[in-house]
Amino acid sequence: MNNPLSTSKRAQILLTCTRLFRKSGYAGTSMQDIANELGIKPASLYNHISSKQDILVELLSFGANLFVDGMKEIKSSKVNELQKLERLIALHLRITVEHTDLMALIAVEWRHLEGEGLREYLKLRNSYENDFRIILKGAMENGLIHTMDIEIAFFSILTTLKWFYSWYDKHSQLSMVDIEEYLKQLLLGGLKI
Amino acid sequence: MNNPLSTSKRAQILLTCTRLFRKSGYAGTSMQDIANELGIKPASLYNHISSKQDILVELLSFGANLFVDGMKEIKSSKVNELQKLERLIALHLRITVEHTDLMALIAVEWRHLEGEGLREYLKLRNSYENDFRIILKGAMENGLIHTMDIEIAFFSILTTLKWFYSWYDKHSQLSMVDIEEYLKQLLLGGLKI
DNA sequence: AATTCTAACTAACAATCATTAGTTTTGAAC
DNA sequence: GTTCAAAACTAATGATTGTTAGTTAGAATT
Repeated sequence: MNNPLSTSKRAQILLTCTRLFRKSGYAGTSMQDIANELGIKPASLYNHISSKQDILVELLSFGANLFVDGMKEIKSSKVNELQKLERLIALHLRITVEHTDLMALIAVEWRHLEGEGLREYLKLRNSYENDFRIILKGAMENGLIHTMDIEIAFFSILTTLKWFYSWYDKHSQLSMVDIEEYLKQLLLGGLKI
Repeated sequence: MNNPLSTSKRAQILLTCTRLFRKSGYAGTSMQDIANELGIKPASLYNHISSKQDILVELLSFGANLFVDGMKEIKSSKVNELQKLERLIALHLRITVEHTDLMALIAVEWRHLEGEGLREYLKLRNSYENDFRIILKGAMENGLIHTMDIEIAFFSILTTLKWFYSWYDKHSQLSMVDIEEYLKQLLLGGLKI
């Protein structure tokens, strides 16, 4: 196991940071906090990571790629745009369930990225959002959903999906199948022809 | 003008902090940053405010009361629940337009509140959200909108409204009347009978 | 048993953090 | 022109920030 990206202790640090960054924010979490949580001294962290910023880059890059990879699969699937929208909702739901804390970083903490890390992240995010927009637009143009201002519809759908993790936390006892059905009804029900 | 809450310089500080807290977050904004923006030394800030936390309390208390006051008026209005929902959307839109940066603090930075300030804020927020929920529930029970899971519908509507400021920033050239119509169609269109 | 490697440690760094005390400047009222 | 208060300043506080250097303990490999 000589892959530096999957060393157990490193993964443990990343997981801890996901939780702490969610709870107190990136700027509100110190290396001391992180070390305390792991039962080691702050300096020891640097045997596994190169900087605090590096942790944020790593986490958000991982998160962004979850969405980009999911989008790639949905884009190439041979179904109509309405069905693609349903699959996008399912994708967000799945990632939210599997990586709840990480979604908080995607929603809020990404803006603490700096320099190249920020640029890389925004590239992935823009790519994903543009693909999303194109699918939504296609659904309108093909008469699958009602025509309306594309930007405001896109904003509303994506915002609900992006912040869904905060709702999911308190209602995770519901079955995923039910939640998925609710979300589809709520986000697409009013749009569908 | 001897009201300490509306001294010009104090108001200037609060306004600057709203902008800075939005941009870099509460923890990511230093007293140095605030002082720089105002062209004074950090220590001079303490002639006008008692602490950094005090600024956050002040801003969020002001913001929360905008919503609580608006809700009080809507609650007592003699219209049906669907119309009350429409007025709530208009309320959020109005506050967003008039206090765009402040909405970012309401969406994200409130969690940096501590102790009594946090408790006070949550009291106001819970009061507002419960009233909102009751109106939404009433609209369902009176057959004005489709019956569905109340918590997920409430979450989706409020989340879209709460984060609307980030959309508004980039699309503020549209007329408020148009935006209001879009929002109502989007948030209630799918729910209306 | 000797060597190598990992991952912890201590100690220290300069920088910045929010805040206080004490002092000087400013500007308006008298 | 003097008085007085508001609001700026300087200087310093102790704490905490992220990070580096150098060292040591323990486990794995030779």
